[in-house]
Amino acid sequence: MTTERTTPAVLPSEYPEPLWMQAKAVLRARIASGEVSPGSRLPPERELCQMLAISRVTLRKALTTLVEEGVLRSAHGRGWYVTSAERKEWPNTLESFSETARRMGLLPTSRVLRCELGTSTYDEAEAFQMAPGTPLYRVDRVRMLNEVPIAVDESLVPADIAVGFDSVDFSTRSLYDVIAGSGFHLAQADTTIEARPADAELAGHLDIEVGTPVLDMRQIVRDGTQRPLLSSVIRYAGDRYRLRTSFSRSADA
Amino acid sequence: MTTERTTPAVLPSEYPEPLWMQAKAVLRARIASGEVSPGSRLPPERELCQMLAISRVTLRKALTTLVEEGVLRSAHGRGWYVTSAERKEWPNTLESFSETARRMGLLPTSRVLRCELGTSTYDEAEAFQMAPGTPLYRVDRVRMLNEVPIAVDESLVPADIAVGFDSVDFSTRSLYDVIAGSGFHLAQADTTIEARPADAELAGHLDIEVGTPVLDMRQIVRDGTQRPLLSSVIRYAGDRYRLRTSFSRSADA
DNA sequence: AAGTGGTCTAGACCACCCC
DNA sequence: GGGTGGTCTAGACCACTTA
Repeated sequence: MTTERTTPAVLPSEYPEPLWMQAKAVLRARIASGEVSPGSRLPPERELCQMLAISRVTLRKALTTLVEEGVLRSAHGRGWYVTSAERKEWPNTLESFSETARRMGLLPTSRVLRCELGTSTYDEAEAFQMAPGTPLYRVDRVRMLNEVPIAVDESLVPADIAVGFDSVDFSTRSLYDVIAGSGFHLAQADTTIEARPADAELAGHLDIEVGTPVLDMRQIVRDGTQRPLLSSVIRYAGDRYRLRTSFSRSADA
Repeated sequence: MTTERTTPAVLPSEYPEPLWMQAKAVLRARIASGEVSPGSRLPPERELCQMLAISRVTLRKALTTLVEEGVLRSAHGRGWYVTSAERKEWPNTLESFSETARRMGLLPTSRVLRCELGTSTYDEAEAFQMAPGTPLYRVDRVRMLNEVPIAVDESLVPADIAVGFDSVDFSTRSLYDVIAGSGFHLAQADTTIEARPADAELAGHLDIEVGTPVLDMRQIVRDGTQRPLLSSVIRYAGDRYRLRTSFSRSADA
C-alpha cells in the first residue's frame, strides 16, 4: 500500500507534472488523433488504469477534469463517451475585439503603450486576492481597427502566468490567445460595464474630445479553480464600438 | 481498510445523499451562518476530517466543488480560505434591473410614459422579422431606484403575446415577469451595448445634462423556437448604473 | 522543522445498465 | 449476473509556507 513514487509511467518526463495531468494529456491526444472517434466509448476505467499504470482515483481525476472541459461525459452503468465534436463557439460570452474585427472584415492591431513587469497596488492586489506588492505583468495598449483607434486596454496578469511575455509581440497577438496557449483555461469572466466621460489622457489616445461618452468594461478572468488569470479595463470610444452578446437562460426570468 | 457503509456520520439522513455532499452542506451552512467569516481560514483538512468523521479524500471532494462554486479558495501550504462575500452572486446573464435593485436593497419603480397598442414601423418590423404595420404593444417607462430616475426603457411586444396588458400596472410589475407569467419561455437574449451622449428628451427624463454619457442597451428576447417575444431599448444614466454579468465558457479558448 | 495543502495508491462496496 | 461508473477509506509521500 506504500506509495512508491517511481518514475512516472505515463510519460517519460522529468518530474513536476502530476500523473493525472499526464493521463489527461494522453487521453486528449488519443481523442484528437481520432483513435477514439466522437461519440464512441472509452475502455472501462479499470482497463485504462492498467494501460496508463495509474490508480483508479488518479484516472478519475483526469476524466473528471476532461468532463469540465467538455471533452468527455460519463454514463453511469454504461461507460465514458467522447463528446460529439460540434461543440458550440463560446456561448454566453461577449464577442471579443478580435472576433468583432473578423466578423466585420477589419484588421485588428495594437499600439503597445506599456509592457513590463511591475508590482501590484493595493486595489489591484485585492482584485487578484493576493498580497499587495506581488509581481504583476502589465500590458497597456491602444487597440485599433484598420489603424483607427477604438479602445484603450489596460491588462494585468500574475507574473507566474506571464512567463515569456517579454518576447511576445502584443501589437498583433491576442492576450487571451497567449495565455490560453500557455496551457491555462480561461473559464469564467466577471464583468461590469458602464458609460463614462473620457478624461484627457484617454481622449488623447483615442483622438476624441474630453467628455465624450466612453464604454468602460472591467473584467476579471479566472480558471476552473477560481484562480484569477487576468484583470482588464477596456475603454471603448462610444461612437466607434458596440459590445455584442447572446445569452441563453435555463429557466425563470 | 474495508469501507464499512455505516449510517452517514455527518448528517442523520436516510441514505442516498453522498457523504461529500453532506460535508459540503455542513461547510456551506457554517460559512453562511457567519461562524467562519469571509476571508478567514478554515481548520486544517485533517482536523475537518475528524470533525465530520470522513476521510480526507472525501473532504477534499467537498472542498473542491465549493471552490468551483466560488465559496472557497485554497492556498498551498497555508490553508483554505473563505472567499470574500461579494464574489458570490454574479448572474450568468446580464443582471436585470429588478435583480440589481434586489441585490442592492433598493426599491425599483417605474413611471409609465406610454402603454398602448400601436403598429410597427419598418425598423421595428425588421427586428421582429414580421411585416411592417403588424400590431405591437408598446411600453415606455422611466425606471427608478428609490425614486431616483436611472433609465428610460422602451419595449415592444407582439400583440398576440401582449393579451391583457391593458390591465397590468407596469409602474410596479416587471415586463419580464408578466410575459413569463403568461406561459412564454424567455430563452435567449441577443444584446448590443454602447455608450452614447444623452439627447434632450432623454436628459429631461433622467434629470441630467444633454450630452452626458448614457449606456445604450438593445435586446431582442426570443423563446426556444427563436420566436421574438420582446424588443427593448434601455438607456441608463452613465453615472447611476453599471451592468454586471459573469460569463462561463465550457472549454478551451 | 513543523504545519498545511497536493498527489497517489490498493482495495472495498454501492447503484445503475443491459443481457 | 456481470460489467461499468460513483463513492469511500486509511495511509503514504511530496511541495509549499512560515517561523
